[in-house]
Amino acid sequence: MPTFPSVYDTLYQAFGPQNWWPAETPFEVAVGAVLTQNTAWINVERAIANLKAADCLGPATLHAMDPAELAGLIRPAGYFNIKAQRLQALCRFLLDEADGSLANLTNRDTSALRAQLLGIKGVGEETADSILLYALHRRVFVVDAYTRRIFERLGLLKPGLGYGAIQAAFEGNLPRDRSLFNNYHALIVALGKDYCKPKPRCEACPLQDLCPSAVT
DNA sequence: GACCAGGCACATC
DNA sequence: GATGTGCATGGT
Repeated sequence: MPTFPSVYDTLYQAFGPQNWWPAETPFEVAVGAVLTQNTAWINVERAIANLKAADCLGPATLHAMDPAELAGLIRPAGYFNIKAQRLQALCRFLLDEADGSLANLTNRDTSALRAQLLGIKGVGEETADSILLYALHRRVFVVDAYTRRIFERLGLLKPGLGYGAIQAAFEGNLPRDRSLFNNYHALIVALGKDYCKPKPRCEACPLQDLCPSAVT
């Protein structure tokens, strides 16, 4: 029977440390968190490369841009009109609440900060928690579609649980270690991308022995 | 050509 | 509170 810690150990053995989030600055983490909503990361990389090439990957610049121009730059990430609005809403929050820098949020309480992030239109639970964990180094577990799918198949999560219940299951069954949370979510994505898809590819999956639904 | 990708807001029941 | 829909590009 797998456990939350044993699955982590197995994934770590298979994939090694992931060193997430793939970004150069905390602001780039937050931008990536919005752009990757329901979108493959490779396309987010293209969008961020466009923003860098246009020299506008900063809160003030991004916020001041014409929305249509911003949408054009982030076009490869999909949902570009919606995401342009969401990025500008995020930038407005940072400019209003943090003088444009995530670094100015370091002394705020995590749960209060989470509530503030959720107040931004376009920032839901996963996006907020990604920013909290990977940009602000808070000990919160990030839950995504892979997390739900993989751990339901493993029998560690009952089908149909909400975000908060899944998050509580992880946080309650793991050591309270921020770097563990950081790596675990990244390892889940690594597994989900290559193996635990909607149509699973179980042949070379490292969770073979732990997974009751492995196709053998 | 169908399916999928590191969601979210909003409408409706 | 649960469920359905629009948003959109690019890879497999």
